[in-house]
Amino acid sequence: MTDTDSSSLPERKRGSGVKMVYDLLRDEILDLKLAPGSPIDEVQLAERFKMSRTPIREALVRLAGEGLIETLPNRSTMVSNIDFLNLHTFFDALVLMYRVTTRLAAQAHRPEDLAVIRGFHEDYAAALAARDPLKMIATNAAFHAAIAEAGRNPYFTSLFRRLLDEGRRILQLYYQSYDEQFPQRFVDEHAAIIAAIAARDIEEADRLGKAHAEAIVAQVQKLFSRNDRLDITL
Amino acid sequence: MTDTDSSSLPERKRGSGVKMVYDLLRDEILDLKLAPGSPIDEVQLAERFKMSRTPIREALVRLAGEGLIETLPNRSTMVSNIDFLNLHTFFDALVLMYRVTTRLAAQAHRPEDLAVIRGFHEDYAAALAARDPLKMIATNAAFHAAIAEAGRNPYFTSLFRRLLDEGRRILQLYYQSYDEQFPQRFVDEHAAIIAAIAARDIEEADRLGKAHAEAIVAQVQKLFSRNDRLDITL
DNA sequence: TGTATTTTATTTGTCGACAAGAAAAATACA
DNA sequence: TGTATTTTTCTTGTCGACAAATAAAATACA
Repeated sequence: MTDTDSSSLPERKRGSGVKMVYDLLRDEILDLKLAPGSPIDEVQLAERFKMSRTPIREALVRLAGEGLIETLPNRSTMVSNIDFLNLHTFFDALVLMYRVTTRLAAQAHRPEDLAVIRGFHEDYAAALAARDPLKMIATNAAFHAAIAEAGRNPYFTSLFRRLLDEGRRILQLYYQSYDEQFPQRFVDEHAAIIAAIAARDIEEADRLGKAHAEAIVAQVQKLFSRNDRLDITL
Repeated sequence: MTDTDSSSLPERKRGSGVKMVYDLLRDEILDLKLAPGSPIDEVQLAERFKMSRTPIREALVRLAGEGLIETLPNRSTMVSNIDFLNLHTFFDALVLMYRVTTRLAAQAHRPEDLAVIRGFHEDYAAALAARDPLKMIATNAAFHAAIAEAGRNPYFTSLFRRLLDEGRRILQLYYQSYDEQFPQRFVDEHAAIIAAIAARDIEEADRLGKAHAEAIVAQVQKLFSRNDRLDITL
């Protein structure tokens, strides 16, 4: 019923296959539908998407370029593991990018950027109200990515996007383990950040971005220290 | 005599082709042997490297992932242009990464890292003495990449490497245009940075990294403002 | 002569097949 | 029974060929 109906649409536009496979695999990895360490089989994917291995491989090369999968030469390829031993490097980079992007947004944003940012802000609040963790994680990332875009520095935005992606995986674990609700507090902090950006108050934006990032990091670290004590393997 | 001798080694190890093409094209792009905007022809490359288009394409996908080439769907693919209108975003990111990586190196380096860093430091000094611009550019980048490695934050090192790559292209233009010598001053600054890292003086390392970066940026900006006045198209 | 339309040519995207490399299984040998 | 060696299986890396999409050339038409 889903895709066994071979009569309907075996036709796909010419260069769209790779993007489709790339986007879907990326989402499945970031939503932990594909667990870290899971093997990735090219022929299996080729059958699933009803296409040859060539475009599959191209999508995999891209994912490998972003560090989402790892390839052992001549052997297997699998979803990248989360490096819990070096989480601090992730947090360091995340906090700095929160600061830099918020700061730049306050400096370089244009009026139309604020509308986009406010849109994701509301999406996040709605996801929180609906207690939909998966959506909260995604809209939170989209909110901060939009702020980064308003800062208009592609080098920072691309690194920040990568960090937010990795963060999505980590937050998934958070919710899978405890089912706590994302604090309402974060919504208020988001609102304050928007206000600072709109007022073009660079130092205040920096300060709020830093505080917000550190609050999130502290919460996640608290979780993982608990996990350490309970000796849960992830 | 070079590679027209088809009897000698038509055999290549199994996964080595892609890496070879990738590395070579990357160097040719960063050394401006392939000018920005140059078209890249898959079949031509396939003939040149005596392999099928498949591994060539994989190398191109990787290069595209790093922004070194750009692909127009169903049409052509070409070497990425340098975005002179937004150079300031490049400089912003470069200065920040200089600071962060130097700071982290002072904090997290191990004794063996210093040996590597000092090695590139001497290579750079030697290239300066030999007045070999291409080597100076490459060893300078290697020197700072080694410092970043000593900081042990893969998120920062990967962004910094990308920035140093882009910087190689820009500095090439610098030398192609003016043939000035890279200031001796930079060697001394490198030595001071090494000393601060070795002493684990984080704030001093940060300060020196920032000053060093801003000196380089100022020099390049001076060049380009001159070019603007002379109305030279690049 | 200038514009619109068809035809050709070139380059990319995709396919199915084959061979190399490594792991797993099977066999030989002590 | 335990270890070393061979065989098999499975997955990846590479190839040559074909088809789609676009650009360039050629032709038709006013």
